[in-house]
Order: sequence, then structure tokens, then C-alpha cells
Amino acid sequence: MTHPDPPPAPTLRDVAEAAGVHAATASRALNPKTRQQISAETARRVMRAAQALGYQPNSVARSLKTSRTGTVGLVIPDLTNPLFPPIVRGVESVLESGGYHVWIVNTDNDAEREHAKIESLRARQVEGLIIATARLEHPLLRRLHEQGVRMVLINRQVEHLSLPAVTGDDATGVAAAVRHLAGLGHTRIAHLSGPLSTSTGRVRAQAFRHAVRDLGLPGDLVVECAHWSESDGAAALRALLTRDAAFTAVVAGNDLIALGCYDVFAERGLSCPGDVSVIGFNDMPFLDKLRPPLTTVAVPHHELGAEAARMLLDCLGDPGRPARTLLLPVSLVVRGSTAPPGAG
Amino acid sequence: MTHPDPPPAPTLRDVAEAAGVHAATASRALNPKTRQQISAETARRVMRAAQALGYQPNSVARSLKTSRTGTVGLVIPDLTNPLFPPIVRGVESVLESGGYHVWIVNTDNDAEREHAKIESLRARQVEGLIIATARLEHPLLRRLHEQGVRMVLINRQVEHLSLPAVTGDDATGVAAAVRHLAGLGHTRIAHLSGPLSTSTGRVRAQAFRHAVRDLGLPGDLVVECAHWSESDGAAALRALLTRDAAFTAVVAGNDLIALGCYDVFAERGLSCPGDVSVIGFNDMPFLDKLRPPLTTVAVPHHELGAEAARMLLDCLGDPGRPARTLLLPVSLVVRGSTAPPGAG
DNA sequence: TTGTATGCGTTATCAA
DNA sequence: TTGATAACGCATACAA
Repeated sequence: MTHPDPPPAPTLRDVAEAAGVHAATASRALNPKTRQQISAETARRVMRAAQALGYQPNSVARSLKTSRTGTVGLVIPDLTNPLFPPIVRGVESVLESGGYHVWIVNTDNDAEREHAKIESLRARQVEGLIIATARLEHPLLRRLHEQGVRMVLINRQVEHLSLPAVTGDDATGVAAAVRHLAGLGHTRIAHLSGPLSTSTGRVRAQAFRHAVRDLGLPGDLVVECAHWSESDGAAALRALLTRDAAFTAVVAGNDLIALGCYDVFAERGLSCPGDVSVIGFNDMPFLDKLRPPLTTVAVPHHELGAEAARMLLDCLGDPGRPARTLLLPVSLVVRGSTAPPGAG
Repeated sequence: MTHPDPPPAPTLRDVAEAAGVHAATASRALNPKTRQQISAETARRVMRAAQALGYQPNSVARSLKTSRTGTVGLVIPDLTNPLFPPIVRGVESVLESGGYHVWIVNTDNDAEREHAKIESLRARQVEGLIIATARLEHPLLRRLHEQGVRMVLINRQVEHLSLPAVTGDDATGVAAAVRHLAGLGHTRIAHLSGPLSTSTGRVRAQAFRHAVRDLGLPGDLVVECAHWSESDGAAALRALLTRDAAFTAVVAGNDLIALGCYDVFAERGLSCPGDVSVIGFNDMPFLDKLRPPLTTVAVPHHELGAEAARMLLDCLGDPGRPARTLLLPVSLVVRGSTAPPGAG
């Protein structure tokens, strides 16, 4: 109704023509890096013309010419998991100041979708990848690595593949959680682990086993969740209850799994922390306002993203640099979901 | 260490050469839309060669040639606001099946950042924009519209500018909230509005005034929050308390503002809903697990995103189509943060 | 300091 | 059905 036809965007030639110079000159005038090569007077004229026409450089053309897109792909399972937005922002904050832009894709933990999304990113010529969906067995990532694709892992590792990675110090966090519960007097502590197909799930489960063993407590109260989700957490806890195991505390693989426990408590009329204490992992937002406020292990997600981005920048700058794994410190945040056993 | 130099990605010419045909032929063979133009035998040979070489079409080059990028920009304030991830996913789900990919940018409610981000999206030749950051006064959007940029608004409108938009039915939602409180016996109800520079803030505030007036209740208990945030909600409630206003219930502009109220309750030793009832807006995740569970107005965010995406697709398909505003139904979700006055 | 020529990888228009 | 050629918009090596 209002705009019958969008006017064609002005090109560099239009600007050059308007300024009475050749396109090459206009190009140089507009690029701060080459502006010194031409006279101040001409530069001014070109810039004026560009301004007047509302010229916008076409970065598609520029990318084709320079074979640099200034973009990076960020592969996550699902943006609606509160864990990821802070990571995304952390990645962006660093990459942005490095002159890069970030493409976010969601895989929904589906290998096929992941494949398609990553192919699409590569077709779009991203210069690097930050991946938060790695599994221990991950042929796709292996192949990408072989093809020389620059990438950095967040929160996860791939078995027998040396890739730069940044994660929270999961083992220390889980140990702190277990010690906290033991300190409260708990002796039968369960663990609802994340998927053991992920390094995160496995590392936390292993750390749990070590921690309880070190304290002389039973280490057999472990149930694996198929996914890092509320519903899988609930299912795992139900399984544990059905088994009629005599536990008084739960270390959940992450906060969502812990929230799944809350659902089961409501369902079965159990009180937390009266009947069962629970500890989550991650410290996602608003946990302090829950009923009860969830004790958890705080992971610096923004920093996780930021450090991964820095690693990728390093990687892009110096392809030969060896892969390092960065472990960021975590901290136990004690809230209302943990108390001595039988306190209710 | 591992890969001294990434091998150059094979191009269409490489595939053509390997298949013993011209690049143009290879192009046609690889494109499903033009494949019929060539012999089945040749097509097979080309596709085999592409497969063997691991050929990936370069979409930058394709975009330059076709002047179609298949990308759309999504402009939001901040991904870490739980309101937006579901919107993003809704947008993506529709756009994806329309063959488009989505670029997400965060503006942090900063006009300058917004400008820069949108410029960057345009430079990257996005074919349309979905904008969730509109203010009533918004010169930038006005200019973009004049330049013929296709766009759809989410959750917001621009004054005197007829743009396609999809929002929740805020007026009805606020009215339901007020009626719910009045039905419980509240007569002095306050409203902590969102910024009145946004249509959303203004519409909800107006709806509040109408609703209380219709019930014969006082309409002067309104405080504006500078931003849709927890801290601004807390500040607004403190202001109201300082004023020593005799209110027993609060309709918050959104859930975050309501959570800010929770903070103040904790701070001042007030009980909710005993001393004050609170209603939020949006029904963001995990509200049911708060202490107390927050009564709120549920807005279908995924649908909001999906509908906006559909509108944009329509818009891209038929530029001349008139701008429509779509109002999606909302529903009051009663939880534990509302009770008769003096119930505590 | 500026202009000329060329090519990035692809698709579209011709002609054969 | 296939091939030759040109062009998308830009940046750069080279020439002037």
C-alpha cells in the first residue's frame, strides 16, 4: 500500500558516480584502512556522496571478494533452556569487540538437525564454530576437525579428540555439593545424573562416585536421566522412589533435573528439605525465588561464553595453536533446599 | 598442530571438472529446481562428483548472484529475559519451514546499539526484519519503513505508523487481572506499569485505569517502571510504599516487575499474598515453582513469534499487502500470589 | 593519488 | 541438453 516498490539500494558505483570518481577510489575512500591512500579532499567528497545516497556496503559482495564473512556459528541445544542465554551473551560480547557477528542455531539435541544446521552455517561461510552440543561420540565434530574447521567446545568434550574447550569445574562442584550434604549429616545421597553420552554427565557422575566413596558412603544410588530436562529429572526420581531406596538427599545433574524433583515432591506429598534435600547445578536465574530456594552449584555462564569466544579468536588468529581446556571455578550456593536429614 | 593448513573448499568448477562438464551444467544438476533441464545421466555424474569432493555450495556467492540471502533479522532487547527465547523459537520454527534462517541481535534497550545492529543486518542483506524493541516514538523504524524495508512488530507498536504487528491481547488480560483481584475483595489495587514509551506499557496502564474505573475503584495508584526489569519493579514498589499508599494488591506490568515486588516483600518483611497480592504478566517459565507461585496472565509467546514470522513471510511474498495487527488471546493463570485482602 | 583490470563462486541469459 | 559468457558488488594488484 505504502511502498509500491522498494528502491534499489545504491551501490559503490552509484556513490563513485555521484562523487565523480572511479569505483575503486570510492572503495578506498570508504574503507578506513585504505583511506590514507587518497587525498583528503576526494575522501571527503566520496563520503559525502555515500552519506547523501544512504549507501550501505553490501557485505555479501565484500565477503565473496575477501573470503571473510566476519561471522561465527554458535551451536546450542535449545535457547529456552535458561542455561544458554547467558552463554550466548558472553560469546557475543567478546566476539563483537573482535569484529565478529554470531549466528545462533538450536539443535534440540537432534543429531540430524544439528548436522543440517552446521552444514547451513558452513555454507554461509562462518569462520569458526562454538559448540555446546558435543557428545562423547561425535563423528560429525570429528570430521569437521579433520576438515580444518576452527571450533571451540563449551561445557562438553569429545572423546579422543583434542579440541579447545571451556567448562565449569564440574568435579570440584559436585564434590562440594556432596561434602555439604554429608556435613549436614546425610549418609544416603543419590545422584540423578545427566546423560552419560555427554562428558558433562559422565564427569559429574564420576565425581559423585568419588566424593561419596571418599566419605565412606554408598555410591550405588545413581540414576541416569536421558536428557537434561525437568521431565527426565522427575522420571529418574520416580524410578528411584519406586526402587524404594532409602536416600535422604539428591545431587541433581543440573538445575532442571532438580526442578523435576520438585515436581515429584509435589506429586507425592514429600517435603523438601524436610524429607529430601536437593542440590542443583548451574545456578540458573530465579532459583532464589523458588519454593524452597534451590541450593546449587553456580557456574559462570557468561564467562564460559566469553572465554570460549576468546579461545576461538585466538584460534582464528593462529590456527596452529594447540588445543587447551579451560576449567572455570564454580561455587556452591547454599539455599533452602538442603537441611539436615529428618529436619521436617 | 593437527591441520597445518585447511584445504581450500571445493568449488562448483572443481565439481564440474571432476564430472567432465561445464560449471553451468554442474550448477543446474545440483539445483533441484533446474535439474530437469539436464539428462539424468549427467545429473547423476555431477552429484556423484559433488558427493565425492564433499562439495558445499557457497551461499555467499549464490546470494550475490541471486540477490536473495534467505535470512531474516530478529531484533530483541535481551535474550536473557525469559520472555524472548520462546518467541525466538516460534519465529524460527515458521521461518525455517519457509526456507529462511534467522539472525538474532540483542539491543539491550540501547538506541545506538539497536541502530548499529540493524545496520549490520541490512548490510548482510536480510530480506526482512522482526522487531520486538519498538517504541512509540521510533524514528529509525519510521525511516526503515520509508526505505521499503519489510518488517513485522512483536509485542509493540509505533505511533502513527501502520506496520504489521502481533501482540497479546493486553487490555483483556489486564482487565481479567483486575477483576480477579476485585472478586477477591480488593478495593485498593495498584499498577506498576512498564515504560510508557512503549505501546505495551501504555496499553496495559490504560487498560488498568479503565478496569478499576469500571469497578468504581480508585485509579491513581499507578507507578511507572523505567524498564521491564526486576530492579525497576522493586524500585517502583518501594516508591509506592514510601508514599504510604493504602493498597492491598498489585497488578505488575510484567512478571519481572512482579518478581521485583517479591524482593521488596523479603526486604520489608511483608507477606504475599497475606499483606499484598500480586499478579504478573506473561507467564514466563518456572513461575509455578516460586514462593508463592505467581498468579499471572499467560501470553502465548511461541505463537506470538510464529504468527509474526507468518506475517513476515506473507509480507515478503506480497509486498503490497496492507498492515494488519493480530491480537492473540491471553488467559489469567491463578496461582498462590493472590488471595483476599488481609488473608495473612 | 587515482584509474584499469580482474576475479571471488555462483546463476542466468544466450546460443549452439 | 549443454556450453559459453556475463554479471552480481566489491576489493585489490598493477599501471599510470
